Amino acid sequence: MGVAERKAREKEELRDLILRAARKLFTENGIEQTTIRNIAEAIDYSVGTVYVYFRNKDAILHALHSQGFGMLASYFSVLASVADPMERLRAMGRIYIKFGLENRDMYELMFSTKAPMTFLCATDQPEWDEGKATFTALSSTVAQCLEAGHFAGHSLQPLSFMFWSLVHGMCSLEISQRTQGVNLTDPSAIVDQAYTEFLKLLDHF
Amino acid sequence: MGVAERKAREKEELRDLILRAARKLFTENGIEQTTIRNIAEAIDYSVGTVYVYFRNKDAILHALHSQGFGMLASYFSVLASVADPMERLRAMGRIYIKFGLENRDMYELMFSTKAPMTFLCATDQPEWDEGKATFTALSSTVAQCLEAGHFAGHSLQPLSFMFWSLVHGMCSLEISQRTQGVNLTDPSAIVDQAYTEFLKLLDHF
DNA sequence: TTTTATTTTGAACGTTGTTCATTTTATTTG
DNA sequence: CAAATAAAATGAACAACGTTCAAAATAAAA
Repeated sequence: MGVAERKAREKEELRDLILRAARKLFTENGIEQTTIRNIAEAIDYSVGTVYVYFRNKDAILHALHSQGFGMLASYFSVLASVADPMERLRAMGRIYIKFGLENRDMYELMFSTKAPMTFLCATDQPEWDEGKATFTALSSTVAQCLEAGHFAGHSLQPLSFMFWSLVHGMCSLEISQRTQGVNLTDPSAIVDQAYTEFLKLLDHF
Repeated sequence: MGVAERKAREKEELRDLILRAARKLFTENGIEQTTIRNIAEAIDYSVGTVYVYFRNKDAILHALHSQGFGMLASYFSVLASVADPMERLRAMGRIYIKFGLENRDMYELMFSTKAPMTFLCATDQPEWDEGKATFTALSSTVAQCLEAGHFAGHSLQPLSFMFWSLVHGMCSLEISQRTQGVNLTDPSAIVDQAYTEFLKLLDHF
């Protein structure tokens, strides 16, 4: 009976091997170099083997996208030490932006690329667990801000989504290269400046 | 001497024909159905002919992206009648969102897809005229708000970019299907609700 | 009419994601 | 241990993609 367990473990190991190769290709050369053939070649297996362990490319991209949320969580881990909810909210945005700009391809995969969502829809599982958890983390911080008397008269979910949209918009525009060629005084600093500007607005609440 | 002129006109006409077919395929079936072969087939020309009039696919997508900015400008045209800069700023955001959600594929092409920017870089023309014009339109409205005494102590460019990021973030998250599966009370209304929430924040400035 | 210039063609190339009959390897059974 | 069975790995093949380019078709000029 130890055989079935070993088989299962070996299956899991090869799955991980594929994923590690995919991740390496992905982080080093971007998504366009992350092809099934490149992955297979990197681990000395055939193309067909990859399809034994993953239904299709979307499944691989979804797995990578999940790893990305693990990375984001570790970025967020320092927030535990920030007691004041407003301060934590501010720090959360900074860290989110930092993560996005330090892991551009990964960020794109997590929040822009359609593949991970397509994969979820294809598996009839309309629950985006990783996104849900992250949004909940933001939302609970905002809830604490509301409880502390900030943002009087505002609703939790729309307010939280507004914060998310703001930092996501900055990352997205920067990553998709929309900040260049718009005649900004300092294109490379605009995201930081704009977020600082937003924090100034927040001082009134 | 009329020959050269007619030739030039015919060349322009075929170019437009290609572009119209591309646009039709694009708006009706999305970007994935807009292939060179589909375009060529739609106008009863061969694949090679398309490449006589456009360097590559990025060039076609860039031309479509430019048309998108024309559409956005016509959405914005009603803003001319709004005298108060703050009110115009608010309306601008609403219209921007409306445009984005009513023309999702086009919006993606204009503000997310890399192709149009790649095309610009390839032609050694680092000026994104369409984006520049649109950002300037926003920026000048924000400038008028500043002159009217709003947003005291804030800087023009970062503040403008912050507004842009906010509405872009909402459109982007919605279009890339990140608002579904996050356990929102009303996913379909979250963008409107969040923007309304933002307008409430603006009331203090 | 012949020569030259322009425009159009579509087969061909290299990639891509994906499939699946076949082979190889491992396990179980007699 | 050998034969039968199950599982895993293979890689050729398919369709579709963007792209190229020598050749053919057409138009203009001589």
